[in-house]
Amino acid sequence: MKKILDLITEELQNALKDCGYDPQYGKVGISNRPDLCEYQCNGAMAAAKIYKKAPIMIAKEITEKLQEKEMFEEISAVMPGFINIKINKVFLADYLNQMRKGKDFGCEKEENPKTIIVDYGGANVAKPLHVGHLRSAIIGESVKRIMKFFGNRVIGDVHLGDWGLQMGLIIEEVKDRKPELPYFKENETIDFSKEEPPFTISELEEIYPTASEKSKKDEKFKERAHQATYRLQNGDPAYTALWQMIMKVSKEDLKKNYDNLQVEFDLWKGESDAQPYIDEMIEDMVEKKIAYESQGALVVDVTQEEDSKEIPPCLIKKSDGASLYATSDLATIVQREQDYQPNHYIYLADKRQELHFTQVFRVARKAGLVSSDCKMDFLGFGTMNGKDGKPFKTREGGVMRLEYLIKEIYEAVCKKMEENPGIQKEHIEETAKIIGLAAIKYGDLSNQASKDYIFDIERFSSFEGNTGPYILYTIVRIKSILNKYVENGGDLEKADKIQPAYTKSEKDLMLVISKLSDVLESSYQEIAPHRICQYLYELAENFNSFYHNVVILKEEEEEKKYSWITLLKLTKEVLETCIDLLGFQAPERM
RNA sequence: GCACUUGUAGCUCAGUGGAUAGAGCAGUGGUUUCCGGAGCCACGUGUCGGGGGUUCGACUCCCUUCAAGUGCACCA
Repeated sequence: MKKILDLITEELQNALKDCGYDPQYGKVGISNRPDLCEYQCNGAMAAAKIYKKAPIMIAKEITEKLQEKEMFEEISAVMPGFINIKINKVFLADYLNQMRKGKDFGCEKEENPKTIIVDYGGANVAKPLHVGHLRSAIIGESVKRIMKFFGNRVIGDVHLGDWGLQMGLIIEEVKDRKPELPYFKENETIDFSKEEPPFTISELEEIYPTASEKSKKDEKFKERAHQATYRLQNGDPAYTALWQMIMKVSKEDLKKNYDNLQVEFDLWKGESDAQPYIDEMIEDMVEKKIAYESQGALVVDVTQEEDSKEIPPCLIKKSDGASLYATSDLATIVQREQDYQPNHYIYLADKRQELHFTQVFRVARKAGLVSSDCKMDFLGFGTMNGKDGKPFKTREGGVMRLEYLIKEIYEAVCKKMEENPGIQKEHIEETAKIIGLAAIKYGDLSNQASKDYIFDIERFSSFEGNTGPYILYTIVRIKSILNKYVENGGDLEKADKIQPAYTKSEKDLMLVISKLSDVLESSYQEIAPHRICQYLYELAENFNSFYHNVVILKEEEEEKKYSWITLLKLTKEVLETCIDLLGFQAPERM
């Protein structure tokens, strides 16, 4: 189904063609002067120069041509050469009725669906998730859903940090605490797969920071950790078995935490999975003479002619022979190419990592790891700051664990709900969780991803203004009206046709609904969830305004009542679709 | 030092080269015999960091300057 702006644009383009002008000047946009019109076309002013005519003359020619068109309620030329358009109510109602019948409201899907890898999450094994992981998870999840909505095959990968020195540190610390474990016995031949994990997640989370501290003071311990890492990375069976225990315990916990955030990954791969590909990849790069030795290390040049800044070479092997961050990311690309042949990679990470990804992408292309038409995007997001504008911390100044942050939001929501005397206590816990999640996600996603933003629990969890809870409130309110309609013997099936708008606020609401596919498409193309947030607020606001203008359930004229109920259903479905793309849902009551 | 990003109302943020730059919060006032008042309606606020330029037209593009933040090979 065509977008409404395209339908109007087509009419303008035909008129331009008929008058002998280039149709490219017919592009129609949403009006930025809603007091004057609903849509506008500014092409006459651009065309004036080419055709050496006053813009108003061209605009008048076009509008005269279109006076009789049923699509327009009003189309006029205004100085200096704007074309102002108001759309016909019948046409608009008809458009909405078509939207209702089409799948996903008639949004057109990708003609050639792509395979897209979304790399987000970025959790580290044996370390708890903290606030720094929040944005990657939230934005990544939304991006993944948006890409999927447009018909692509999307694979979300958490890409765990599971392979560095941290592993050696943990292993040695466990050894100090429990030397009797079979993993530390020489020449042990038992079957490790029957063993139970020798630690709980809370122990594990305490083991790593302890070991990390220890290694800073104790050189011997540090050396042992390096050796343990080396043994692990070279396939020692006992250490590998212990590493698998760490992975098992840690992954279970991470899954639980991501579940709470309603963030789901298709793949739980990690850096360790890329290791088998490294040697061959590097050999190949050396053979192709892309990689060369510099100061004892192996590097790849990534400078390009058109660069305004100098990009340092990408380091793929340290002088001691060990691999690095970039090596692991490149080998992961080799693996992904082998398994999925993606057309598009999207990485979500802190924007400070931009240089790293620029280097990785360039090496990947230069070495031919990916095909030349493969898209590679890095979506760098800004820092989450506290009210003081500085990076978010606990009251004590430490790094805030994600669990605690979610708990704080949850408590803030609970408090607000308890203040409301009409609340049903029995559902308060479950509902507060749903609202809290909406508050966090909407609060985050309504900002442009690339910018730093201020995380304000009070503001995000407020039920007033441009917030997640306000959006949910609107949906719940519609649900409540529809329920009451059914309770009073109304038939939802009979409400099946939207009539031309009876009131101004009704038409405004319909106009907002009609631009859904435009909004979703631009948020898809720009990879910009915040556009959906803006749209949600506009839609909710217009609905509430409409709601206050008419009394729906007491309406006696049947056709009108059915039309309004249908409009309610459509509004609700559009709102729900949008919040689903952001990664949260609405409760039944709140 | 070099480079990148950001700078819009008191605060938090939107703003595909178009008309009078918009929302929310905070403030003031109004609004409920009626479907959820956690709502709705109304009122005020701006050197779009500064200065140049391109353009019929610039918050938007280019240059310059100021301020803040970030990054610049053997961490991930």
